[in-house]
Amino acid sequence: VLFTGSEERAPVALVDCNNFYVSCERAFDPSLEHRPVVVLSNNDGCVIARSEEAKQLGIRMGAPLFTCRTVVRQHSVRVFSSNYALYGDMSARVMETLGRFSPRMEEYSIDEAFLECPRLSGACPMDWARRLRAQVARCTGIPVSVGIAPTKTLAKIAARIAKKKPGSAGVCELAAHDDIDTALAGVAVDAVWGIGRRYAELLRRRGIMTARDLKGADDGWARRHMTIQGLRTVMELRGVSCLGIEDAPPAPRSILSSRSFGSPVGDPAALREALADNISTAAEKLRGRGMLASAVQVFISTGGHGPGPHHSASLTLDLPQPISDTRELIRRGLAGFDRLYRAGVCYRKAGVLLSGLHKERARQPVLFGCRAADERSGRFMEAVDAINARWGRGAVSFAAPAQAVRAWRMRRRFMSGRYTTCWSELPLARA
DNA sequence: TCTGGGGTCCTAGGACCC
DNA sequence: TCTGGGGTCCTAGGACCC
Repeated sequence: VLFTGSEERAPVALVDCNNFYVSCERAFDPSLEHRPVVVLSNNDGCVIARSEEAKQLGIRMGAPLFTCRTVVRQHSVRVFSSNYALYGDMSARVMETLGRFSPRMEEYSIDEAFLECPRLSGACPMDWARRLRAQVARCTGIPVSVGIAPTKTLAKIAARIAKKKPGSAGVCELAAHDDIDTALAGVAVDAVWGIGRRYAELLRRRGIMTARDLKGADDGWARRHMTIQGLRTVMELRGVSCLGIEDAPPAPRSILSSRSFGSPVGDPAALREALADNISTAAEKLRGRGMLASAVQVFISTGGHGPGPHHSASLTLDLPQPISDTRELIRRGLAGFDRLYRAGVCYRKAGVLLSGLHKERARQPVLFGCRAADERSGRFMEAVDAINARWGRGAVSFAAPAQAVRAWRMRRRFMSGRYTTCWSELPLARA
């Protein structure tokens, strides 16, 4: 099915937080205003958020920190490690505020949401967007851009225009009766939602350079070369809605936990620890969703950079019955690791993927299984989760001493406080 | 010296079934 | 000489998103 829905569809709004991670840091540290600020990926590896001032300095998205050392020093760029406790909580506050503005909303990512524009008597969507924008700023301190259009793909473009075009004051509407083509002609094809690097290359070779060109692309060609999703993108650009607002997100199909190491690790005991730590995290997430996994995939990798032999390997283990017990998942996962590990190789990353997920309530008992043992396991993990919820992550942990400082632990040299979720790190107000 | 993490969807091709 | 047709399920790989 290419598209669904009625003729008279309400316009869609995309609300996008500006430079979200940087804005979170700024909300608690006004000295960061009007200065270049960047936030780094885990392990302080790459730049993943930049203030406008940092963009002006030519710092690229995804640039490894070591490649920007000079500009950082010369312009006193403020650098932060990523602080997901803070960003996650700030995101929840933004979403809660947005929820008051529409009965239908999809939390699309940590810093974006699609909202159905409510039908307002006598008020235009632009006024609604301005009020929403002011309210989010007042309640959270986070600046947002709002794009309004007949389809999600066009709303993404409108939000981009709202953010970039001088004088738009953070809001932009591409209404059905407007001259949308002129706006689309100013948007490079690789800026369209759903068009990544590979497709952009393919399209440019065919002379399709802008969103407007893509809108006029041949349907059959798009279907053949960019799958059904590519065709949907083309239709959405034409104002035909193919993507609805998913206000009840489907249950996840897999849960992944993986981390690069602070420094390379060759010692199998340390690798097992790191893997056990990832499995713990994934299993906790699994139980938090009330789900069970029926397969566990473990992987280790050296990455493609640096000297020494490179090695990447993964192994999927099917479980005899769906489980969520951390101990059993670790036991299975480590048995898999032992088959993957090569002596003398320095690894940079390890992780686990839980798949074949089912709701716990839908579990089918094993014919010759032991119900009492399953119940004991369930109560045991409940107790562990309760203790960790109360006393902090890692209060109880498996197979890895929680306090030890180890080579595989993440580097986070520029961490700000957990201002909103940790009593001892609340910001101080001075008289 | 130093390069993130967590997801989704789609397709092709092979195994297997009747 | 001549060797079917229709389907499901699974996996790997490739594309995309933030």
